[in-house]
Amino acid sequence: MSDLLANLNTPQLQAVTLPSVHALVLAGAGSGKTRVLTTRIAWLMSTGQVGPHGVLAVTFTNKAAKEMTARLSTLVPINPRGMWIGTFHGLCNRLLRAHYREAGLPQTFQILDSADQLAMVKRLLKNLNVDDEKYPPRELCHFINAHKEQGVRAAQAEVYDNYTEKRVELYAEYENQCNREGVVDFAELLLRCYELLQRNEPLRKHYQARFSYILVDEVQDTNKLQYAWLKLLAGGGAKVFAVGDDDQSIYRFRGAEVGNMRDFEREYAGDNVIRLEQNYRSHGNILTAANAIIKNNRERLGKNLWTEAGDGEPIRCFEGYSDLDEARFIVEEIRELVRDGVSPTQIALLYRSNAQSRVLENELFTKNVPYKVYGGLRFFERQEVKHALAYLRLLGNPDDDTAFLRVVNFPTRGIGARSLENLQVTAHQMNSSLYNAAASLTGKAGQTVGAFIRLVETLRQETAGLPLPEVVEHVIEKSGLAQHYRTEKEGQERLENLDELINAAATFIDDEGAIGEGGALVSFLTLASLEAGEHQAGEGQGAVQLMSVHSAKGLEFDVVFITGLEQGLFPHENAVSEGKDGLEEERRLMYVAVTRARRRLYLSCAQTRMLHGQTRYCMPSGFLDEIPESLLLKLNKKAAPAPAYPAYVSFGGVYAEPAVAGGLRVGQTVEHAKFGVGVIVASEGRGADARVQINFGASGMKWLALEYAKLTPV
DNA sequence: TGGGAGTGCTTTTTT
DNA sequence: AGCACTCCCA
Repeated sequence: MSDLLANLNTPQLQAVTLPSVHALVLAGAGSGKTRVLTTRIAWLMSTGQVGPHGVLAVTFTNKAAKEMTARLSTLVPINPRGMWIGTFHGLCNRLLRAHYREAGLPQTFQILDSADQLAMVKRLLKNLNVDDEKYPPRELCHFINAHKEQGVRAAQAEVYDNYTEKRVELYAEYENQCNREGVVDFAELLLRCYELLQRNEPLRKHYQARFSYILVDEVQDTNKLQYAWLKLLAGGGAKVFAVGDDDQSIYRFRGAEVGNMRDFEREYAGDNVIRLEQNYRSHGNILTAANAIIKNNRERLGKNLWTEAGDGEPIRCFEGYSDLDEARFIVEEIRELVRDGVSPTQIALLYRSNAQSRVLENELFTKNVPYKVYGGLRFFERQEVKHALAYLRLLGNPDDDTAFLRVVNFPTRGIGARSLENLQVTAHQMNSSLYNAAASLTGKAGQTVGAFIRLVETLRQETAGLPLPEVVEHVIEKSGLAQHYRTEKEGQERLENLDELINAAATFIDDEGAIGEGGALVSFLTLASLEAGEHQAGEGQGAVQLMSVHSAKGLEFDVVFITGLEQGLFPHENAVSEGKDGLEEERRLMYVAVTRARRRLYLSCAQTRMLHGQTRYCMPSGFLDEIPESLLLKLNKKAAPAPAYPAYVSFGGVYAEPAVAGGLRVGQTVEHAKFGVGVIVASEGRGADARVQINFGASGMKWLALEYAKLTPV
């Protein structure tokens, strides 16, 4: 055990060995957060304060849960597999599977991912003859999820106008439909579980008594429902140990409430707040910059990172003429770094939005620098994989209409929109699933759909009793999917992915060991929804890492490039228009980005950028001004951007935008009495009618008539 | 049935 | 610009 606590610094040690109390650990970036969390669990167990049975540890991502489990097994000699360590969704799923009857769910309930949910909502709107332009499906999904995340059912939803009344009605219809089909969406997993525990006293008492220690990772990312769920489980005297960093809260946009952290401090932790401020990751200058940026945010719990490492290198800045120019600079630097012996995998290119990767990728590709892009389609979200899963889902639960519709005519078997419309009407009248209603169809539709039903029945009979990988293989082959992709021109890769799915099933069985009869398929399908799989399989060997700032959270690299640091892009204009809270979230995002770097940090921006097919003229991000000048090393090889209006270097040479009026040009920096300094990004009309669009950065994008607006060239 | 043309959107993302 | 989605026609 002395080993266990060796090498912890004072606050870390203090946190790990805290007595049986509620506590909040404010863990700055790179301060050993995961280490404290896992060591705390190990310490509690090895001192006999709790057995593996009494610990509940919650994370947000599967990756974090896996890492925790892995680290824990190196610290204590027990098998952590039986422990309740997992994501909020994973744990709720586990609980609901164990008590499916009490929760009012079929034993084989399936989980809808976001795409399935969207498809379901679209279908619902169509069946109910609701105008999907007036009620956009995406927006409706968001409406439903937001309500569930607030713990609000349709029956309790607040109605304040006709529009909302209709949406609440649709929410209720959606709930009914899910219940009929025996499927749950992501938010439902949590809400269902919460309601179950709330309603069912013996069950609640059981779990409250069982878990005496609850540990929460990344509390700043919890939403209201997750927080309520934790409080419910902790209601029997369990002690909650929450770890988080309010400065790294970057998921407000999807319901995370940083306020939960403050509430937790007030309601639970009290004086037991421990700050981990010593950073073991970055050199001094990088931390100083990060601190300087984040201190502009208000409403912080307060924290200041420090390091024993030296100042290290200055922070390198580059301002390109264009996004292409910026990309060229970056790739040149990367080549140099690699020549000097830096491993490409230790170099990260970060950007605010994924669309920015294109230029960078292009340049990397041209210069033969291997790279890997994170984000994008994941394995279980691929079309062919989802098709195969849909057949498998139908074997387990024929009432799953989403799965039914996905494959009823794929590969095509002559079932057109007309037949399906008939079927949907019949099903609606019978208040039954499509699968069930199929038997009542007459005429041609009855024949074609009937053939499909027989196919599924045959598949079910043929696969009964087979081991899971063989079930998967059989279904892929006999459903006609394999044949379909064999004849398709671009089908090769899809076939490989289907093979990969069979492998995944085999690996799954090996990992999970024997699972009860028929349970293997359900568990496998659950895995497919809950863990959509690694981002793009591509080889990462010796490749430079490209990702959005969001996906970089939790990672670290020797060298980090933060690109596209322009007003309107980072901070993003949509966020800025949300007001102060939006801007503060962008600033936290910047803080996360900066603290990813261990040794060297580059900040770059461009004066012009292709966005949505148009060239935009940009001002450097306001965040750049928040970093003390003394930390910066400006790397522009060319002279600093010229005053008045700069000449932009394009591919072949130098051009200047033609004058609009009054000597003003697109690209020119001007000052306005009210809005401040901005850049002219577009113009229309001439003479007295001339208007210009100006990017005023924090004050937004404005169209101004030249006749009235007083613009002074800067 | 399937492809081609036209339309609209476009921040971040896990489960 | 690029992509997803819809609609319409052969």
